[in-house]
Amino acid sequence: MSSAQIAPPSPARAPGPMLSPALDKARASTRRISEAMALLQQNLAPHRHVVREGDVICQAGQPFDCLYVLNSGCAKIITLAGDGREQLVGLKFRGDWLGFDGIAGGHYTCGTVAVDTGEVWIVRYQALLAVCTVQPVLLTLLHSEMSREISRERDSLMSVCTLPADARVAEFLRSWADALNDRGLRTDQITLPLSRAEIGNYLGLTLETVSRALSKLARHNLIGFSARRRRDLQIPDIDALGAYVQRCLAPTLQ
Amino acid sequence: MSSAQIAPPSPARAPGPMLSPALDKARASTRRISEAMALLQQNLAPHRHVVREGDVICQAGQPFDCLYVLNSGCAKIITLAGDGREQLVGLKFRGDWLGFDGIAGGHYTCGTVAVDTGEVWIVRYQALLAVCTVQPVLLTLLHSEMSREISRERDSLMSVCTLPADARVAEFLRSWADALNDRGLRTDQITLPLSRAEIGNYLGLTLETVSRALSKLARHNLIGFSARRRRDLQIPDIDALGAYVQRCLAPTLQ
DNA sequence: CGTTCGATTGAGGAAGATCAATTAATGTGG
DNA sequence: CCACATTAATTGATCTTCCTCAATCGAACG
Repeated sequence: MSSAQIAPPSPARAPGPMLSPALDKARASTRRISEAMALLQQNLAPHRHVVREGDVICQAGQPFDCLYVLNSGCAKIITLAGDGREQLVGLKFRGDWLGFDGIAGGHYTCGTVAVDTGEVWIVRYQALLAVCTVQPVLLTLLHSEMSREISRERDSLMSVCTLPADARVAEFLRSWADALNDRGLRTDQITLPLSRAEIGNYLGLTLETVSRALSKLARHNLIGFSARRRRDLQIPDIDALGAYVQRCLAPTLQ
Repeated sequence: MSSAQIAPPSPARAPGPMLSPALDKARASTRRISEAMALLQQNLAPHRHVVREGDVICQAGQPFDCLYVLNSGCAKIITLAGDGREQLVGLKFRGDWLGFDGIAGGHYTCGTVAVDTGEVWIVRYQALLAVCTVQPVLLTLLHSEMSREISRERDSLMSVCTLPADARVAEFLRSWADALNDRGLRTDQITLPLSRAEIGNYLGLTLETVSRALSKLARHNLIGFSARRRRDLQIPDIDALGAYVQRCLAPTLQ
């Protein structure tokens, strides 16, 4: 399935107090995404494809033809430089689109790999454009998703450029939980389907630094490790992670 | 005008040997951009607006209504985090579009400021969509530009995450020169309309580190400073900058 | 049950940040 | 046009953060 279970319908979702605004945001996002998926299904009846961990969804260098929309699961986007440097540049969840990078040049410039079992909807770009002419809401959706992608990418750059290592890892967890929250999934108990090395690559850190940062967060009780696996972790209070990021930025006390 | 003069029509452009493939790429890009601008002008007759250094082109937080296309000059894109952190996340040149980030949420999420005298074309998003229905090439252009933006952003992330300071600065200059080259401008003599602090912010470095890196590049004769201003610099050979980046990555020798 | 891979933790070193002083450019009012 | 103030850039010295190297531990797997 996905990296977290579906949240219980309405009762208290997380141990920590979930404030009403945050809950509203989550509800609104979840509905927005569900409506988008419904819109796609009704108008395009896209081909559905089940992927398992490690499956390549789209390959850098291949001719561009399709966009992919994640219906469930989680995927990582990797760019490969000419000299062999690899960089994880994005993580995608339900409702996210893949393959935009191929539009301009006619070839995908990034590889996408499932890190989870999930379902991908395959949308032929030309077919999508055709349907957009009679269903303008779809065009709005397409543009919104591209726009969102641009903003997300900028947020990543900001994190990497302005945050020290500990804060970067905390912010990574916070934004991950945020993404799950937006999709109506539990955030108090999550599984990271990435190795420390992959997280480090994404954040511009070494795997050791990521490991140390996670240990530190656990020591401060901002996260908790599961008994069995070090990739399963509890996040009792998401907002506390945000506060920790701010504390890392403040020069005074620690 | 812009940060560089128009290149002479056909004779040798740079002191260093410009290889044919690079020249072809530059010609193709220049034509592509010119054709895109012509397409916009013919179909939308966009409102033109002259901006001077420091002028705000679009303000974060303002309601989204228009996209902006740079016809000349240079602009910087700045995101502001809730806690006050500022991050330069992009640099735009002729043919580049601004404001995509506003589509999804209905408000611009980034500020854009001219760093040069230039001309901005203002395109109402709704008007653009209307014209796209009768002129599909425009839609292709719009999507290509958004796609390109996504790829560029990913390249930035890769630079910041994988390159040491010296290489990051060299790569920054290389890509700047590349951008000028793609627009048919001279690259052997350029003016950076950014302070060291701004370059540092963009690259996730301090201004001192940027200054040291530039001095080092000059010492190696990969760049040369103008006699009067330290912001004017000569780049005798763009490819040598790329080679320097690779040399920084190689563990052996230096 | 040993092997392999991922994660943790420690010690030492290097890259880059910070602090500080100097020099160069830009601007201002007389 | 010049003295002065102001901001940008350079360079050096020191300190911090994070990387590198290495050892250990644990979990997954054949």
